[in-house]
Amino acid sequence: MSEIITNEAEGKKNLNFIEAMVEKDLAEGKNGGRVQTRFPPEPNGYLHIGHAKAICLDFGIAERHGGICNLRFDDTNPVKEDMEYVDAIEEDIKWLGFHWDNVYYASDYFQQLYDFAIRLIKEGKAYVDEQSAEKIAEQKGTPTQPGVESPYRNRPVEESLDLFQRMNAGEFEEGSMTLRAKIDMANSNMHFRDPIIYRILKTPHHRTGTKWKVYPMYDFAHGQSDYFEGVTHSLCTLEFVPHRPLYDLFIDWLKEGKDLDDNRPRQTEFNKLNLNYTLMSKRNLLILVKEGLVNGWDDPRMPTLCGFRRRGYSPESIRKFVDKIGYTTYDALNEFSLLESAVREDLNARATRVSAVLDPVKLIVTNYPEGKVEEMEAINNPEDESAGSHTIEFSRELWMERDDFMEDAPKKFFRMTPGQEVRLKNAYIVKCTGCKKDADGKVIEVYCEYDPNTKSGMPESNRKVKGTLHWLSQAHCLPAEVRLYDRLWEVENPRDELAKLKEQGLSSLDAMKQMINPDSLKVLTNCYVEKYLAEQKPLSYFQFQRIGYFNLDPDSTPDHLIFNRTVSLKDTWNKIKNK
RNA sequence: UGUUCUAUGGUGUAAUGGUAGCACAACAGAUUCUGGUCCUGUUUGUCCAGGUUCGAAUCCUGGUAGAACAACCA
Repeated sequence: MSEIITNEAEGKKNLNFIEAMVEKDLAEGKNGGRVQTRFPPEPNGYLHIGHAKAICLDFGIAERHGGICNLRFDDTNPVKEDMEYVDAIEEDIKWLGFHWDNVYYASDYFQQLYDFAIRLIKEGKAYVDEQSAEKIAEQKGTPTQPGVESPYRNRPVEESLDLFQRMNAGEFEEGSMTLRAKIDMANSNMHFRDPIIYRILKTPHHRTGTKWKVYPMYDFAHGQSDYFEGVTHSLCTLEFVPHRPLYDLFIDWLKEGKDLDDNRPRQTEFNKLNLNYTLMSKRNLLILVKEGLVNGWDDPRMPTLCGFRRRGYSPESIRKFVDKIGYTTYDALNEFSLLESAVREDLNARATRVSAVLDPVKLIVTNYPEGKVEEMEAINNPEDESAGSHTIEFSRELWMERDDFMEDAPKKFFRMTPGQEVRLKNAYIVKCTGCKKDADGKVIEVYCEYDPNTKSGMPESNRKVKGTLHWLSQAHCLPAEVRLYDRLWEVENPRDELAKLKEQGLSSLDAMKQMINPDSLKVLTNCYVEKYLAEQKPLSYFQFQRIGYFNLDPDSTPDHLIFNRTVSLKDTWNKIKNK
C-alpha cells in the first residue's frame, strides 16, 4: 500500500516537458531503453550562465535516469576556436558540479564526415558550387520567395567528386568553392535550399592542424556526431527549431535505412536563458573583453560562469536558479532578482559572518578605559551551529559606518543619534552622546557611553534596544579594498536595445557604449575589515554583517586585501528611508 | 506578405478535460544582539471571439500579439 502511495507521489512530480518526454521514451523502450545526452559547446569563448541552463539539463537528465552525458566540443570552425577555451569550458563544468562520461570532439569525425560527403556526391545528393558567397545568397531567395538553382547544381558526379577532393588537397582558395547538399531551392524552410555543407578553410585547426582544408558546417556535423556517439536525446535551444528537419534528413541519408527507426537521436528544443539587464551572447561578450569595457572574461560584472565565480556566486546558487526558471518553449525574459534571491538563499546558509566598515567614521566610547582590550565572541553563522565562532577585539576607539549616525534623525532611525541607545553587536549597549564636526560640517567623530552590565552574554544584557550596529576596533582591524558592483547595463533588455541601435546604423561597440552603466563598478579603498579575514582562502564566502555577501578576490594579498560584493543584503531600511 | 513556434498575476513557472497552485517581486505584520534570516498575512493572472463538452488554461476554428528562419557561424 505504501509503495503505491510513493509511486503516486512520484508520478506527481512536476517535470519539465523534456524530462517528461525522456521518461516516456524510457518507459516505451525507445532507443533500447537508453538515455544519452551531450553538452556540445563550441570552444570559441567562455561559458556563460545561459550555458549553465543547458548543462544542468544535459547532465542532469543523464544523472537522474541512469544515462550518460558526454562533453563534445563542436569544433568545426578553426577560425574561431582555441584550446584556451577548451580548458576553461572543462573547468567551468566541473565547478558547477557535473562530470562527463567522455570528452569528444566533432573533429574526431572529420574523416567519417568526409567519407559521407563523398558518398553523397556519388549518390547525386551533393555538388560542388563555384559561385561566390554573394551569388549563392542572392539565389537563396527570401523566406517569402523561392530561390533559384545554381548553374552547377546538375554538373556531372565525377566533376564534383574530383573538385571536392582537390578542394581538400588545398588546390583552391578559401571562398572559391563549396560543397552543397542537393535538396530543394523552393522549400519554405530556408535551410533546405541546398545548404552549404563543406567550405574551404586554410586556418590550422587547434586539434587537426593542417590535415584538412575543408571543414563541415554545423548542420552537416552535429546530427551525424550525435548519431556516431549514440546520443538519444539531442537537446538544444529554440533557434535550432528550423534546423531540425535537416538534422533528421542527414541522419536518414547516413543510415540508409539500416537501423530500426527508433534507434536514432532526436532533437528537442527548449528556451534559452534571457536575463534582464544582462547581455548574454558570446559574440558581444567577446567585444566587451577585447575593447576593454570590462576587465576580462572573469570580470565580476560578466554573465560568464568565471565572472559569477569571481563575483562570489556559489555553483549551488546557479543550479538553484536554473532549477527555478524551468524549461519551456516560451521565449521568456527572467528577472535578475530571481538569481539574486537564489544566491542570497544559498549564501545565507554558507557564508561566514564578519564585520567590515566600508565608509568609516570614528566612534569613541568615552567611558571605556583607554588601553583596555576585550575579546568578544562572534558567531560564524547563526544558520549553522557547527560553523563555530571567532573572536573580535573591542576597545575604546572604534570604527563605525557613517550611515549609522544621524545628528537629527527621524523616528524610525534605530541607529546612533544623540540620546539613543543601540547595541554594538557582540559587545555592549551604548548611548550616543554627540559628535564632532570639521569646518565643513562633516562628522569626524561620534561619541557614546557604554553600559558595562550589558556585555553580550551577561545576565543583564538582554535589555531591548531597537538597533544593533557593527563596528571594528581601530587598533585591531585591517585596511581593505572593497569593490561594489552594479548592473553592467542600464537598459532592461540590452539584447533588444542593441538590435535597435544597430538598426539605426551604430556598430555593436558604439551601441554597447551607449547602453553601458558607467557606475557598474565602484572601488572603495578606505575600508576596514576584521583581522580574522587576513588569512582566508581566495573565493571564500563571507557576509559582511548588515551590508551584504562578499568574497575574497583571487588578486587579494595579505598586504592588500580585496573583496568583491556578490550581492547586498535585503535592505528594508533603505526602503523606509526613501519613502 | 511564406514556414515554424509561442501566449497563465509585475516576472518566471505548475495544473496533461475536473477547486488556477508555487517561487521571485511588491505590500503589511510578528520575531530578531544583522532593518539579514525564519514566520504569518495581503494584492495581482488563463491574449480576444466563437465552437466541442455536464465541465475548457487545457481540445477545435478564426483573430490579435510576439519570436525564429534568408552566415562559406554554431
